[in-house]
Amino acid sequence: MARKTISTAFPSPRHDHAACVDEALAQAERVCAEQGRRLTPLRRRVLELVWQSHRPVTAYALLERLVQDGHRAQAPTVYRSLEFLMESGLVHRVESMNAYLGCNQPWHGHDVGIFICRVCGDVAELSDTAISRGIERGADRIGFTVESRVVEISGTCRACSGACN
Amino acid sequence: MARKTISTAFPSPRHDHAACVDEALAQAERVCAEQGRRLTPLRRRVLELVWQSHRPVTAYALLERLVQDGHRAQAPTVYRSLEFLMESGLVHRVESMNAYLGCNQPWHGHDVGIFICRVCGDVAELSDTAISRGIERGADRIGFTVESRVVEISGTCRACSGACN
DNA sequence: CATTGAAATGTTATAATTTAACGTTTCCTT
DNA sequence: AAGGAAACGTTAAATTATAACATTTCAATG
Repeated sequence: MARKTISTAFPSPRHDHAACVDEALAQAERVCAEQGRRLTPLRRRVLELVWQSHRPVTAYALLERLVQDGHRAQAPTVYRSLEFLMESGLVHRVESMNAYLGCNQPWHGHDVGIFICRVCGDVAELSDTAISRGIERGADRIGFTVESRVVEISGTCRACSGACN
Repeated sequence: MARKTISTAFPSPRHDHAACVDEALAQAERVCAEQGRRLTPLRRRVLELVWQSHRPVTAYALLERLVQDGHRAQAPTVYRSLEFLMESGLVHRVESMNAYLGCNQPWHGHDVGIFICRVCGDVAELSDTAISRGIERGADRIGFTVESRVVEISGTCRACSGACN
């Protein structure tokens, strides 16, 4: 299985974002085919909309976009698609923002840390073994069996801390 | 400053919970005095209600309890008290549950991991340096400056994984 | 090819969570 | 005692999410 990282952490504002979207969609096709899950046009379109930026997007923002498409959509339409995409590992829910984010490393499952820049709003996804091991160590200390984790870090990205914009 | 851990991780069902509540309230008095913040009767009562268990509790559950007290409360009353208590480091918001949890280590700020047992619902709060260092390491890798973090782990606690209940 | 059952989507309504805005009261400071 | 800020009350509404049921699509099977 080809494992290609779609976008680096905090891509430059001038990066070729269309390529990110294309790659995300292609990867989604692959992932769904492998898992025998149906990436319907609606789900595909929702994923595409999620990928319109490297920022978490709310369900209702996605809904607005669908309506702009001319789609007579309602909230459950969006939530169902998001549910499917999350189960497929293609989208993360950002708990601290009630928002959704395209996952660029589906093979890592949801075992990642999400770094959210307070200034630009962009997000970087990092699968860092040090964090995972730290969590495992903590869990061991109290005899806890880990099933899923939420790791969301707020702060400022390199570009936004460095520059005097 | 006396730094006493109120409750151990996943306390036994038979522990003296009244002592947990007493200690939490006493600690709150101390913390607020130190910070020059006013722990009013309402805020104190909300904190007491948050501490009715070692489980996260929703804002509306707290509201119901206040109403049971005979208090003619509305949602903003609860949310304002919770905001105060969170700023004071006495309460955590559990992002993955939209719920609130008494903090038993206020001096650690919100720099902790929260382990949530899916079976019993109880929560353990752990300030583990391995997790913090893992996050710092990840942040360093991408030049990110950490301001705040959310670490919430779901799984099963020792008692619930071990026993055949 | 027709049938049929499951999956997906449409549709309506509502629940659950949170905040805005403004008025009133309390209480500390002077 | 007066003034002003903080706390709290009250009304309304925004935001986020789900329940429940109807309809359509689709793939498998006969």
